[in-house]
Amino acid sequence: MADLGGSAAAAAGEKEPRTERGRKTLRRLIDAAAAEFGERGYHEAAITGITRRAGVALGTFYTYFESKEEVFRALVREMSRATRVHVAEAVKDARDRLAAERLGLEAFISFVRKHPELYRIIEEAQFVAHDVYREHYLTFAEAYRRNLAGARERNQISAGSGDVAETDEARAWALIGMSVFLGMRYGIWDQSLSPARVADIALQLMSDGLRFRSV
Amino acid sequence: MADLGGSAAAAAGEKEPRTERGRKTLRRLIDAAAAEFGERGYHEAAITGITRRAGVALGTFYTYFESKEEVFRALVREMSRATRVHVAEAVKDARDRLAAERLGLEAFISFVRKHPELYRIIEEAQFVAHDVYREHYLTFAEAYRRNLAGARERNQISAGSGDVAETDEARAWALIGMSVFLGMRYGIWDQSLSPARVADIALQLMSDGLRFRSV
Amino acid sequence: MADLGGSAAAAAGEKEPRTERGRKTLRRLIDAAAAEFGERGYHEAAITGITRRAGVALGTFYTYFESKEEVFRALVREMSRATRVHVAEAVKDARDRLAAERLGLEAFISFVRKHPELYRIIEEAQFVAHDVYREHYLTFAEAYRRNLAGARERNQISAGSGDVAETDEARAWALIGMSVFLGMRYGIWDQSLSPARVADIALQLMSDGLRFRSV
Amino acid sequence: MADLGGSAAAAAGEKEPRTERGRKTLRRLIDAAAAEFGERGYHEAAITGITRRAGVALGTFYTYFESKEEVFRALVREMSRATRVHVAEAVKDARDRLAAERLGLEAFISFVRKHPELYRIIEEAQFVAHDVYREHYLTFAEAYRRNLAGARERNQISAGSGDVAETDEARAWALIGMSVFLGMRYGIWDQSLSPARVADIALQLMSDGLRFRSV
DNA sequence: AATGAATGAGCATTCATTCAT
DNA sequence: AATGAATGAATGCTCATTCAT
Repeated sequence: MADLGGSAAAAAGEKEPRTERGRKTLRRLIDAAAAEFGERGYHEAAITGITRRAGVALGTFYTYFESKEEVFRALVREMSRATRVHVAEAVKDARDRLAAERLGLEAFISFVRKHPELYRIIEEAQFVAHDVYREHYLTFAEAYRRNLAGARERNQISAGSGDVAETDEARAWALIGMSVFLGMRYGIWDQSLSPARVADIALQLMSDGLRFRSV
Repeated sequence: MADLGGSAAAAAGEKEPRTERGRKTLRRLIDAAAAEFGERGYHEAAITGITRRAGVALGTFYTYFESKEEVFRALVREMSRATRVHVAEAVKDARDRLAAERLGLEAFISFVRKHPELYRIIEEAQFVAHDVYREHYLTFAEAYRRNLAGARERNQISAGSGDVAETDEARAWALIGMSVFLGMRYGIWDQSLSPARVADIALQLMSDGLRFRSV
Repeated sequence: MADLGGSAAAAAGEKEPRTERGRKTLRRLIDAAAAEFGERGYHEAAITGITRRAGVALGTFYTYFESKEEVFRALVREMSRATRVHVAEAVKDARDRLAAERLGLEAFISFVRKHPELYRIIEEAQFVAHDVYREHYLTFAEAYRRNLAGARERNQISAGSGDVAETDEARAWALIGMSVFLGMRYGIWDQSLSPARVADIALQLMSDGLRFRSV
Repeated sequence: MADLGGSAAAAAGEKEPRTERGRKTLRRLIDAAAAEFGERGYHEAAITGITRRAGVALGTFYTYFESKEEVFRALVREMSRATRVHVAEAVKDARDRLAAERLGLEAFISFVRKHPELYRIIEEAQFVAHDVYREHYLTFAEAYRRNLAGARERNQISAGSGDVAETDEARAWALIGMSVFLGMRYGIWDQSLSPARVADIALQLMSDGLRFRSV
């Protein structure tokens, strides 16, 4: 996970190491935890599994984390951030909202394909650390909503009917759901379609809908 | 859960009771399991919790099920079927595909709102009985895909670009994702918008997309 | 400990067994716990030590007790009661208070000599289950105080000076302290003097004091 | 605890520091240990708790002590000595034995009231460092016995019946027991009576006993 | 002298499952 | 069919102690 990008670290929870050696050990523990949770899931994962992967003694784990749940939460937060950073990066030069959607979705699917453990860990948080899970999607949705509102105000996209704030928010959740399920289906379960092709289909759906364009 | 509709019971796995008394006990165990898993999640749920709710002795559980996982799988299957039946019922008189989308989504959100445990149990299956989870969504997606293909063939909806089979399927997953996330956000986490309002916003999105209609 | 006298059992805390087999197992666990705690002390004692002595599997312990501390508390209560019963028994035919003191002390020292584990367990409760320890001595002191008050009212003993209620109570605690320390010194640490001899010396002290009788 | 009086430190066990800085650190560790053990008891106490209170790093503890048990033993010895010194001080000008008893008991109860942690630490030694505990009371009892023997030889107090050596010793233990329990009851558990009042009641009991004086 | 990261033995507790009645 | 006592593998966590810096 060291390669998820970003300055990472800190996240929250873990006791800050004061020496260089400590920082290295912490990093190894986090990476090991990502592997262990990713492969075995939260309940099957064992602290000894983490420390074995990290090449440290069992007790060392508790030098940095209070509990199994705490690493898990720290990990989810780090992964949530990594995902956001990665997608934001991919989108930052997009000329307009629809282009951004296209780029973001393709980046997301590629990312998930490269880091399936990340997907699994975040989704399992729903049952292990619900507050962190919620926070993850609320953060994502809020950013999404802001983007949609901005685009709407700049007349890049339609306003829909009814209260625009409601519309913006519900659209954000709908589009996130689309991405998440496409990520699961075409990023993890089966990789028969390229991320680009999936993004094309989705883009067409989200820009024009199912209806025939009246030309 | 006895009111999820359908012929219930059967599902699969459990040993068929031969007496009326046995059938009643089985029914109580299944209902108790739905409550226990719904409230506490798979791992926190205890067999003794199920038998206590059902008002039977611990050993009785094993007269009807092989294991904790078995009840869980049976339950997920039953709930999957109940959801499908419920949505199908709501949609069956729709005049066209878009009308069906509208009705289906509203029905789904209402259903989830009334049975949040159902939602949680199915989602948790992802980590407990992955094959059943997969089966659930594959079944759903396949039905969805067929509906879209039919509508496309009847020229009710656009064909998109590229391979139509690919398009149909990816669209099905995208639309399911939309529904699931709207269900989570507006059905379970917060009920500030009515299912009808959510369905309206989504319908507009999936029929017309974000782009301005050129007329 | 089955021979501590009294109908015992119940005490408190443990889950009542519903079958005869269960009652036997519970009894064996309690006896095993008394031996384990008595020999090794609370912290060195292990649940596996208890179940090994009882000849049952580890899990069986938790069929009857919630935790290590819970057995310990149950044990302390049982032993407290056993001590009280034993002393009360020895004293019940005493002709007056001083005779009762003599008989009670001798019985106490003999009892402690026969059941040193009991002594150790109750005293350790001070650091493991302080409320139970306190309850033990408060109960003992209250009974003692009542006896002294009765004897005083019947003019068997002097009233001392100042508030009689205060005097009765403080005397009760002083006399208990005497017994406990004599029990430790001559019952457990060293058995060079007979309980009767110790009781004689103490009786003389508590009846006449250190001062010369003015005859 | 720095104010327990006496030349302090030395006690035994700890490595003698050679610098002024070292002496200060040792003193802080001992005071911190007294607080930690007094508040949390031996088993709950943590070395990190001691070093945190002392404001030094964990490893520093082991510069001065071999182990947790060693500090504890050193502490018990220091406290035992402090108690003896304090009581001896209070008693040194007493005109006779009974006056000394009165002064000693009042001083003891006041001392315990001011230093409850001292009381708890010494009593817990019974289960952690039994030899030190034993040594504490043996020392106390021997001093007490000597005092009683001297008073008896000077005809200040009665000789009782039977072997005088046995009588002296058993009386010493009985009187210590009285003091300890009065200290616990009126010094620590509840402070409703003044030490002077408790000492008065006890003095009357130990000088005249429960019986009516025949005047 | 002081630091703090690393170690790992040790143990309480959980709970699904079995099975004799 | 129903009961509930018995089982024991599995694992998270604590913390005194060591030691390289």
